[in-house]
Amino acid sequence: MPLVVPDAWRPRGIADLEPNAWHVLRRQGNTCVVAGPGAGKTEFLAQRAAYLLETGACPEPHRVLAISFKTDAAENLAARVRERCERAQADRFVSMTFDAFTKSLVDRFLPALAADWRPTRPYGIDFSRRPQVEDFLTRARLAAPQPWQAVVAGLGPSDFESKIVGSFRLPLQAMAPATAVEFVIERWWSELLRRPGRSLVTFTMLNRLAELLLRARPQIARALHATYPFVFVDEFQDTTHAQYDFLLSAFGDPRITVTAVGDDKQRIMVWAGARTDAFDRFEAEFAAERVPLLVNFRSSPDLVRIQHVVAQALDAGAIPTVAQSGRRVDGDVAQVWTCPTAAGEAQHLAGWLAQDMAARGTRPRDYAILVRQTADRFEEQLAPTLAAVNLRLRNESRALGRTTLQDLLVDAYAEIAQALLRLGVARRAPAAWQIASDAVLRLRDADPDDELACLRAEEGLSMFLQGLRATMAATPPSTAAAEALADVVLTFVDAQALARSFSEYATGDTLAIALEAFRLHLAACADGSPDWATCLDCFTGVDQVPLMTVHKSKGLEYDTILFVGLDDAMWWSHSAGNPEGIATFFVALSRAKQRAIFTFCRERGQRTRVADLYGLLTAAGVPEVAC
DNA sequence: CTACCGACGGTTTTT
DNA sequence: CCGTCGGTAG
Repeated sequence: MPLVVPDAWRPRGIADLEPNAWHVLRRQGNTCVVAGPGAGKTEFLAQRAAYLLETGACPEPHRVLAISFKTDAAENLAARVRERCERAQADRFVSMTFDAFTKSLVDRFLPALAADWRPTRPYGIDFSRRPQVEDFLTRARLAAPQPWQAVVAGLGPSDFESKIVGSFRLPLQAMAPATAVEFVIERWWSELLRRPGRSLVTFTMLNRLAELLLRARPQIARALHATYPFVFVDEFQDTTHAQYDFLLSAFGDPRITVTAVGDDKQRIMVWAGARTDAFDRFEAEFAAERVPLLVNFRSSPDLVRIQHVVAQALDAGAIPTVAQSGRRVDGDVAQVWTCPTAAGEAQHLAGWLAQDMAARGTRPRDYAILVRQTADRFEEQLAPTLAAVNLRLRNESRALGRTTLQDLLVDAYAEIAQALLRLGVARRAPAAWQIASDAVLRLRDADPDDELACLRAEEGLSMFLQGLRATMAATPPSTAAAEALADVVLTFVDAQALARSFSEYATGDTLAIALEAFRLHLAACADGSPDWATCLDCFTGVDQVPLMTVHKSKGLEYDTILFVGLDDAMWWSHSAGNPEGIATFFVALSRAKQRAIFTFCRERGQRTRVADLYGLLTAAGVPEVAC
């Protein structure tokens, strides 16, 4: 495809961009893009990628690198670029998570690390859990020289890894601790790197090692610069200490253009290690221009006005955004429901949902029930009441053994097993067949060029499905039948083949966790399903009202959100004016396209700690309704 | 075995 | 802020 002249370039697949988006799209220098809720962040980044690739601003063979926090965000952005660009251009767009990117650098250049910092090959990956960190800190305190013990005792286990280890810049050679904190950091590294057998590393450590690598070996940094002259960083407000330092060492170079996109008003991960000054530092250290996007494509004008009242509580200088989406509901766009009891609240909610769906022709997935925490407890309360009006609740955060429902749904084994069961009820299911046959080829180590081996593997699959169809047709769903079916599928797939063919199952108990969760969830769905097709729909969550924590809802949008439990009990950690609490409230409110409802009931708690949040709703003119 | 007291967790991502 | 868990006294 010939290059497009920059001035003649037009957006792909959409009509136009707002003026500020045009400005950043063409900009050469580093930029912080303040993209509030509904600003069309993914679309904007995809358009900028298209512009850079198609006009030759990022000429072949150079690439555009996009860094996200979550796997699904990285995948969504890559998919959008593929929709917007031709194959040859889209192939030069690399979209990865922070952790995948830093890990790949460490894996490729591991021998270039100084011996003191070099993990063994292979190394194990550790997801440092609280009890382990506590044990470590106790050991470190006992081992510390007497004058340092008090300082070590003052280190908290919750943010030790992200804040203390994460912000410590490793020296090029072995370190000689000069302070109590350095003593503990040195001990953390040496304990994990020099374990008997093989090293254990966390993702914070991988970020730190990648940063050290670039500082110690300037030729690796140069190679990175030559490959990626343009870098995007998504959800910049959530950047951790270790990630920020990595960005600075990797791309803090005048020849690289970094576009950081995010919104401080949605900074809700500070308690998990996000640094509070990421945007300010970026602006200063990367000499970046700050540009806000001013259009909200998600929410109706009335909701945008209410959002702005909350936005101003977080940032007095917040710039109002312009709603692009029209209003499609009558009556109040936001309400506070006050109910005497939790049972009454659940009944009112169920009745209201059923009535609203009937009146507006909306589907269960147009709504989301959001909670601050403990979604499992709300599920117990709400699920039976919703069932009474024929609505099924989907607790996306539900605990399934040692994992959660939403993690199970992106698990490789769960995807394969689901596809097999789908093929057990429906003969024509092309998507499921594709997943199943790809998996079988991979599991049976069939070389794609070896036609005979492929044929044999697919024959094995067909034989298995024949038997599976007979079994599923003969046995109606029940907990016991579901468990038996899970066993049949696992036997066919073969746990050992899974551990061999899928690197994520090679170490630890990831596979055991996934197998257990699959079994639990399938059994729960089978219970009460009239047939297996319904059971599988339940498994994936078709036509169920989603229930999740605000944190899980980040990045998603719904016609109507129902925020249940705006009270002191659910907001125990909040106090008037606490920015992270207001930001959490802002994230919940801004998921709504058309309507936002907040519920309070005295039975659950008071409303003194959260008085400031009610104050904002009142100031925005949101009425209270008794139920 | 039970009843009571106090400590503690809760919101999460990452190959 | 409140439910759960572990420890201990009775």
